[in-house]
Amino acid sequence: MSQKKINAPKGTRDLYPEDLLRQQYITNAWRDAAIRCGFDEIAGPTFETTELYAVKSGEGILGELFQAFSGKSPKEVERVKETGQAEFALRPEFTPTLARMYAARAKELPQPCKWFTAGPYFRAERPQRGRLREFLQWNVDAIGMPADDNSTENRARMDAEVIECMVRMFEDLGLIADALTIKLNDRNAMAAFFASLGVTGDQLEDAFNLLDRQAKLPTDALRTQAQDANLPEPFIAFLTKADPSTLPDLDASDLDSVCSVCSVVEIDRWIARDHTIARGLAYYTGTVFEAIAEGERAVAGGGRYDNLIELFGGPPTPACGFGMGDVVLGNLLDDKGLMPSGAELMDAVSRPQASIRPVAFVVPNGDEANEPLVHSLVANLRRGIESEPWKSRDDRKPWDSDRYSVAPVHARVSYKSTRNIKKLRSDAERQHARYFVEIHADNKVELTDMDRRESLTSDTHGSFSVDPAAPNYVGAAIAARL
RNA sequence: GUGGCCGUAGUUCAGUUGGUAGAGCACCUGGUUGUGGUCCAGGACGUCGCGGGUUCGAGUCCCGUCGGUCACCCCA
Repeated sequence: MSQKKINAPKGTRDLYPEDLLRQQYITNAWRDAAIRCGFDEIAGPTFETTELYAVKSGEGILGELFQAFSGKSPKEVERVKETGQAEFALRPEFTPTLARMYAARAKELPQPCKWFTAGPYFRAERPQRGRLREFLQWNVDAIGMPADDNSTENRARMDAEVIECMVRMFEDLGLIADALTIKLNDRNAMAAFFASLGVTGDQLEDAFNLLDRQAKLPTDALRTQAQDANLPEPFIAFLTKADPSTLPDLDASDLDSVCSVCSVVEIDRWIARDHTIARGLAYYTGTVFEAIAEGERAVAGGGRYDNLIELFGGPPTPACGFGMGDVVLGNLLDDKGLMPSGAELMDAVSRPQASIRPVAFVVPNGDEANEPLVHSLVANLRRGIESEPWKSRDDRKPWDSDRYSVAPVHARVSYKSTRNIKKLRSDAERQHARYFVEIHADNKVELTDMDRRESLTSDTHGSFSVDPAAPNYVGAAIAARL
């Protein structure tokens, strides 16, 4: 008797040993970058009540949910038959779960709360290149503000932090700024601009929707759809103009702030403003961004969603974050020859992960002027220093074991507004940091071993340097002690 | 939901105006060789996705169906 052959469900993947290693190569990079940037890993259920997704999503999203129910009671089965709605749904995205989890403990959580998660998600779509029905997604979010102060500076800082995390991950995988661009826009500024063109509040969603598809739709189709939505003529004129990427009369001060923080942590080469980036989602409020690679669809996307925590029953809390899928990223690595195989893949996946425990906790001592140094030093610690032999080799690969002369480490900063060094030290203590790094006014660095409670610096002004090129670079000193 | 392309050995594929099937790799056996590398000889392996139709005859043409893939729609 021959048995009927049963295929794997459409849009799923069977991962044989090497396939799984390839996937782990990606998820390791995700975890590693997020940990180094000071995000804590969380996890939620892979299915939720269907209601959770109905809170903020329209019918469009509900149509592509994989639904689930226990089938235990005939009553329940009957209700599913009648309404077509099951009690549960396999999660299509993480954000509602995140908002739910944050709202449940909002009062006791630190500000800001930096979380990441990586796991499977499900969408009942027709599979195509870069899109499956089951896939992994990395979500990185920063919820709340330093000192609970929702200022432009703080918003820009947190926006830049999540973007920096994404860039550190790309760098780790050997991607470079030429291969990938992170396009930035500000929905507030766009909304204000649209209003000046006569777009009313309830037309805003349609306007963003059309902006999002501006590059894909032909001009006449754009015009027709805009007219159908009763959008004003000045808006249509803007929308159908050849290149809306360059437009005047836009309040770009928020984006300016984000860009200036990005340049401090040296990721400015990766970012570019693009006024056609809107993101499909209605819940974004300010900064939105998308990582786009030549020849592939968007690799990642995210933005600021300042109203969402409230919507899920938490206190009003600003937040921003992004999601990235493993399928498109894998395609991209394959395209660029950046996916190892065989022994190299095994070695790469076997390499130890970044320390969950913060290795370096960097604070300024006194002078306000050296605060930017804190952020550039932290960025350098998180990035590591690539070795000269590796850099000079033509056939170098990102996974080579001799890539770094100073390995990237888990580095944190304090989000407290205080300049009191004792309070900053106790913040480091509370976060269980291993080394306490003080930057003094003369750019010298003092280093303290928190476990042994002893200074590693003889000179009171610090024996170490913030300069990665210096022989007494503090990052090298820390790496040597690990 | 709509459309294009594809479905032949374990795998990647070839198969010419329709005449009942091949190659590389992998696998098994033996040999050569001072590596686990190279080479040689031999071997096993297919209801040509499935069902129907046209034909003396279908892997090849037609219809249907299932599966895969790419694109559109949509994009959380």
